[in-house]
Amino acid sequence: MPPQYTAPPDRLAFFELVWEIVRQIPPGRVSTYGRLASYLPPPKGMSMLAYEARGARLVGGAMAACPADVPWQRVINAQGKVSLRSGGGGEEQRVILESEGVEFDEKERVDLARFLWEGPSQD
DNA sequence: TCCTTGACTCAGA
DNA sequence: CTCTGAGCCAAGG
Repeated sequence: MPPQYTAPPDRLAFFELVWEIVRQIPPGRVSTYGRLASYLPPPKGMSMLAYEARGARLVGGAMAACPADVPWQRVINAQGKVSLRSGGGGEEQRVILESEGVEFDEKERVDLARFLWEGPSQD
């Protein structure tokens, strides 16, 4: 179970929802920040319009703070590439995904048509 | 309180 | 295909 937060803001509650979704992504599949955001409802107090614009970044924020049991490596950007983190480390992400069966082309890009996770309802 | 920054995305050149 | 700029909202210094 995720760690307990004594004073969980809505943002943190949203993070937990993101982690829950990410945990459902099977090995060998990837998803994008914006797509994951579309699976979730906007955090309380945020308008749908604002959420569509901010959602992807919120998911990114959730990844930045995700627990160890979350397969954050399966989340990439809408361009099919690994997002550069603040201190690098994208190289490691690519290696992990390759070990799971995800293929990268010469431009270090994933073919989303083949490896994109269909969604939480796919099961 | 103002200013900077951010694991994003889309459209245009 | 790659590079830029704009849009968007919240957190932290």
